[in-house]
Amino acid sequence: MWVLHIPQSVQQASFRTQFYQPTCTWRPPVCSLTINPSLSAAKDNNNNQLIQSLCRQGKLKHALEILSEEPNPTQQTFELLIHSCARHNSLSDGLNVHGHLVDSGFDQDPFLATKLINMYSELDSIDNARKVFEETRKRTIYVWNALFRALTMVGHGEEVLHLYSEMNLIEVPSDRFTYTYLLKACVASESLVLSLLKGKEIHAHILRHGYEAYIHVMTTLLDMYARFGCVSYATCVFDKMPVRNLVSWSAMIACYAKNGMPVKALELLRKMMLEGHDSFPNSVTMVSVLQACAALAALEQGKLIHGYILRRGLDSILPVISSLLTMYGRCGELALGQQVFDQMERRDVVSWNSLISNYGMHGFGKRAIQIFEEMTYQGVSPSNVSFISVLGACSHAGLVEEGKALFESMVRKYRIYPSVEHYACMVDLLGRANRLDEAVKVIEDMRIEPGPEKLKMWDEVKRVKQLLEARGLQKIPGCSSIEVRRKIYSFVSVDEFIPQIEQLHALLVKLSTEMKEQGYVPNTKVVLYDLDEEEKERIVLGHSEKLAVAFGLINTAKGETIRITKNLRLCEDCHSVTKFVSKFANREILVRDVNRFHHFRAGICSCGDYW
DNA sequence: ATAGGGTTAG
Repeated sequence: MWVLHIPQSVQQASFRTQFYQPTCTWRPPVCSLTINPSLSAAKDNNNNQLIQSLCRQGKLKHALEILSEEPNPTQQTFELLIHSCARHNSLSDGLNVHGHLVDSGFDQDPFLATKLINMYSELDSIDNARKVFEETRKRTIYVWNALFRALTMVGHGEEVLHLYSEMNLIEVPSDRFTYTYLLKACVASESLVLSLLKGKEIHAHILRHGYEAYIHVMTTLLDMYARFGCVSYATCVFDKMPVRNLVSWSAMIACYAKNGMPVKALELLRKMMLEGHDSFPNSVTMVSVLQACAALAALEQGKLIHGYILRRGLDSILPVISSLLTMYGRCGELALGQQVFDQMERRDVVSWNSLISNYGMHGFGKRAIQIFEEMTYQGVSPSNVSFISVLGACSHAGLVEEGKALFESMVRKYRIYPSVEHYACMVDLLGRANRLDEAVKVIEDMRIEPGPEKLKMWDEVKRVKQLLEARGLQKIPGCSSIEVRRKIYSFVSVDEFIPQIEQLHALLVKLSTEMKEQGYVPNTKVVLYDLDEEEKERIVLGHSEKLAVAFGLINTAKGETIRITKNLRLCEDCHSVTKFVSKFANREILVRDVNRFHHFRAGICSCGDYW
């Protein structure tokens, strides 16, 4: 049982600073650099000081005017100018300053070359960043690292790994920053399997050179394994960390939350609060924790987290609120989600998307479209995810024409080009409505523009996993979960160690008999084994969802809503039995299947038997 | 000589 409470001792714990000492005394040799003495001798004159001061005041244009009259700008002047160009997001000014650098011979200064690479990276001009690197003759580790970072940020992981081997050939030693960029490069690399191998190789380099004592390096390593879905490797790294801080705890919690292990995520949060000393969960931690609650439909847990967020004053942070909104939605509490949304002081496109997807998931397609329109009316431009949410909503509600119109408006009105997911939504929408010809046409018309894939990492992991499962012809066992008094109980139909199993079976048999008297015929077509009808009926009656419903009936108070989550789609038999139970036992039953919500009340389901 | 890393929403 994992009830969350914050112990007094944790609340009052004082902040202590921990320093990390590497276990190995080996250090990369310092690369000595010499700058043209005539350049370094240049003294800050009045003009230089004026330029620097203008840069600090954000008056870039004025600074540039003076620069053009100054024959001897100093290193510090250039540093401030470069920084200023990046801050003003002005590539043309950046190129201009770069030109002055070349004129005055400062472009070969590795310090300024590093700054230039960072500037171009911030200005989204990777080609210029690369060019600076290529033209710099004295490449210190800072110069290498700057390019690695820039390339990683735009998803050119393979290029980083390639350059890394070049760097090793000419025997430039890596430092702790190099390793963090390399690990990120593996994640940003195109080939998943190959880069996992590469990541393990870099892990070995890290150990060999004694960098396992650096918390930044180890946290990045943990995160890399997490993003590859290698939870056990990530756990291993986490367990071996000599000291942990807020970020490493958060990274590990995120790992569990993102890899389908929400219970582990919540357990680790509890452990963090008890043993984490000065590591208080922050907004980033909360986002992952809320995802875990959402995955489990653990409403009571989620409410406790909500309380914690309020107490810690994290309730103005947009990512926190958006995940809170989603958590309520995925726990079946549409109204609470709406309330959270209504109370937000500012909203961004993600907050709107969360609300749209909440309504969509519950089958309120029209409402979802309304919210979408309200969003655009209020001047918030929809993102590609807005369309995934609203098209999904149309699909769940069977709103074919509306969906087609929205899909069409995507490119025409908003210049957003549909991705695989958008096409999948359309195929789903048309397919469900039995308009197969049109669905086929959508597939034929597909023209996918390759976009930056870094962002889609988790989807990719999921896809690969599904692929592997399909290859191994493994059927995913149906699993249903229910939260009773802040404890999560999970049911798998083949599990023999289910609590109160006899009681549950007895109740189900009784319900089934009762239903048969009222004309119910068990629907056994999901059983794909050659068995006699009676045996098939027995199997269907043992479906995990029915077990969870029965468990809920026995263990919750009369009139209390029963909330269930299921990892697969609902089967038709479970659907009709749950409808019956909602009427017979006079209970509201909320079931979230892999796609959407079913809200059973008085013998009727919110999906209108269309799912 | 100087400089720069890690965890986050739909």
